[in-house]
Amino acid sequence: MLEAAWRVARERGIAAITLREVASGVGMRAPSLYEYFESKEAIYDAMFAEGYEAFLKIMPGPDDPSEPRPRAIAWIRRFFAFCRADVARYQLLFQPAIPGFHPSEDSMQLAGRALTTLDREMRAIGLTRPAAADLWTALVTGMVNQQIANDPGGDRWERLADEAAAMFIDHMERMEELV
Amino acid sequence: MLEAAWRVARERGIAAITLREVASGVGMRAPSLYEYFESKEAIYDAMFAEGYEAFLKIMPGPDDPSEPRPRAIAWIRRFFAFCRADVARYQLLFQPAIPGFHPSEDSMQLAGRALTTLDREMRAIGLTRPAAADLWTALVTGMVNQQIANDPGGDRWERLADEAAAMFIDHMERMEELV
DNA sequence: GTCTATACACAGATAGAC
DNA sequence: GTCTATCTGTGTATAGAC
Repeated sequence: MLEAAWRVARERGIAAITLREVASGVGMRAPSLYEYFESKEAIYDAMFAEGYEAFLKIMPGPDDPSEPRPRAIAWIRRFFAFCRADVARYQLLFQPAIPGFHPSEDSMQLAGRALTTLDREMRAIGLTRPAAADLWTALVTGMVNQQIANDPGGDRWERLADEAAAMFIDHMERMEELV
Repeated sequence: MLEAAWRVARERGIAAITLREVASGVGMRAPSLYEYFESKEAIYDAMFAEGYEAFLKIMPGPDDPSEPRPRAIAWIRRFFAFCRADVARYQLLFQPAIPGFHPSEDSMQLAGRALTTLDREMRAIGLTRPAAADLWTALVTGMVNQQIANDPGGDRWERLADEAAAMFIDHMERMEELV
């Protein structure tokens, strides 16, 4: 059911999902979907939650390098891979792609967990300023954004990912020394 | 005419413009708009061109500081101001906010001029690697993006703008020395 | 549970009178 | 040039038969 919705999203774009098409993807008619979801919004919400669950799984963990620089590089590479593996999912999670869509409380909580995990991660690599996480998210999403928007089939920004991560770590470590 | 379209865009969101509402904004009915524009797409296109013309005007120039660091800081501040002054315009120019909208050749040329100007600017402050402009656009749009999406009324990212610009310049200058 | 039929609301665009 | 009336299409959602 959600599987069919993702298929449509990937083919037509996340904002172009229609109930008719999702239903036809599972051999049904549109009204039958209301047995499983209260509304179209509820479908988006379930997809949003599913997306964040997948996202939480690819956050840095014990298997990653422990030194800040290689750890950040490993992480930005995986983030690129995650976003590019499913652009529709990327748009749903990280872009205001669906006018008027607001995730439910439950889903927002899931998204919040990603942020607290990120904060903990920053402290784990020795970055104590709150600015660290904010600057990092801006840099990383900016890189992926440019890549997907302006060079969807290439690697114009992806090949700069390591450099971006290194720039960030070098800068933040220098700032820490001043504290 | 375009003025009315911008008004609607600011009120309802750039993607939610309707011909009826634009028309009513100038005391007309929807069909009359076709005397001035071939289609709704043509209206978006004209707005897009107008937006980029305004954008070109705020790019760095002779009145800005000439030293790389303060010059980059002045520029990122002005970019924030430009985007936040009109979020609808920001979305039209820098975000894939309107599904299926593709600017005309003429408008794309205007957008291209912004990029060549940026390249020249990078060389003017001593950055010769092509990566410089790409990393800069990613960083700057990422910052604005996070600000508008996650803290529209605050300054959580805007207050980090100077630091981001400094981080970028410091990093790029160090890279130049290695060439 | 799934269907057909349909309500309802919008949108962009066109025809043709004035 | 501007209008009214309308076409055509698309979408979400509901009623009620099976």
